[in-house]
Amino acid sequence: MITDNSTMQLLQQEMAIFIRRAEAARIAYLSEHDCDRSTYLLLQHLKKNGPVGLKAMSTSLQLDISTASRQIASLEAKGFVERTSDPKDARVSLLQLSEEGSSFLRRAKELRHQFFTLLLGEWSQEECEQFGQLLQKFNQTVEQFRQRKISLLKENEQ
Amino acid sequence: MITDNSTMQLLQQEMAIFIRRAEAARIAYLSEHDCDRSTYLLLQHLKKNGPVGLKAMSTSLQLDISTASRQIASLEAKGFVERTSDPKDARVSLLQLSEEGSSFLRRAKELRHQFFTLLLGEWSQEECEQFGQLLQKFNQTVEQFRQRKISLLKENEQ
DNA sequence: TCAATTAGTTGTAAGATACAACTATCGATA
DNA sequence: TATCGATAGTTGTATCTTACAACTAATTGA
Repeated sequence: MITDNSTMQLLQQEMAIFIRRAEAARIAYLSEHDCDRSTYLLLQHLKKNGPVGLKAMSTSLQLDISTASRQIASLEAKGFVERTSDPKDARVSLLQLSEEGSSFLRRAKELRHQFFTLLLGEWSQEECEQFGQLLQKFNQTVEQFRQRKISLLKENEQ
Repeated sequence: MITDNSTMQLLQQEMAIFIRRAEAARIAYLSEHDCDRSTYLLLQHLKKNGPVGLKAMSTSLQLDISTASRQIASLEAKGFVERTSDPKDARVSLLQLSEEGSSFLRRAKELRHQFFTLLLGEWSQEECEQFGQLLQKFNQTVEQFRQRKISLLKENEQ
């Protein structure tokens, strides 16, 4: 249990700034050759999770299905994603990376890697690892909180 | 210099997720009584930096002045911000927190503090501190990078 | 005094996101 | 098996954050 106010203060403040800065930096230095945050996450997800339906995907990414639907539509238009209808359920169209999507993702990853290497040139390996792990832990904490909250609500409803 | 690919991989991935999750969590659990990220940062800035003009403020916050102008306009409409024209320069209107703005900010801070305390209930004091510091360091790194980049560009131009 | 600069506003646009209304399909049961 | 409730997905609408560009009004330096 944390009671130290100034720690929280710092955390909040820097989180708010971080969200703004991180995005701005990506846009300023990568945008030409990169894709946006959402595209990146979507492509990444498709690469890892093979052919999946929109619902399944939006659920794992914690996105509203309408949001995912639009984003996928735009990726499809660019030729990065292909759909085949699920033989077992005609409502579902299975999504997967196309060749182009795949190589685009590879390229985007490389670029990001280069950019981060440059940006974090003065950081030690250890700091980078720690930061990555703390971000991951935070994300997991939010996820767990969300689930706990939902189940609490459900219990209350009953 | 970092060369470890998987560290970078983790960092990128978790950063992208973090931006989404952090915002979603705030909205989901605080939105009723809270203000958005930008409002929070603006109010906070005004509190710390007393009466300032729009330009000065948008520069320190690294926001386009048009963005800041609109956000301030909306805060003004809510009665959180007051403007007085600068006697030394009629183009400038000096912005400062009103009483309501001030107490709203106090309340928002408290709420956030409560929420974070709940969310990070399982985190140790040390982890919180570390995370806050790493976020801060990252923000500073981006800021420095931006300035270096700009001055490099200027040198090249000459 | 007049041209160039600066502060600020407003028009327009784009990306991320959500909710709600709708269509098409599925599956269980009466 | 015909129907009705649930589910997958799309589309309309809306909000938030942000930026760039065009504009106005005030300032300042030559």
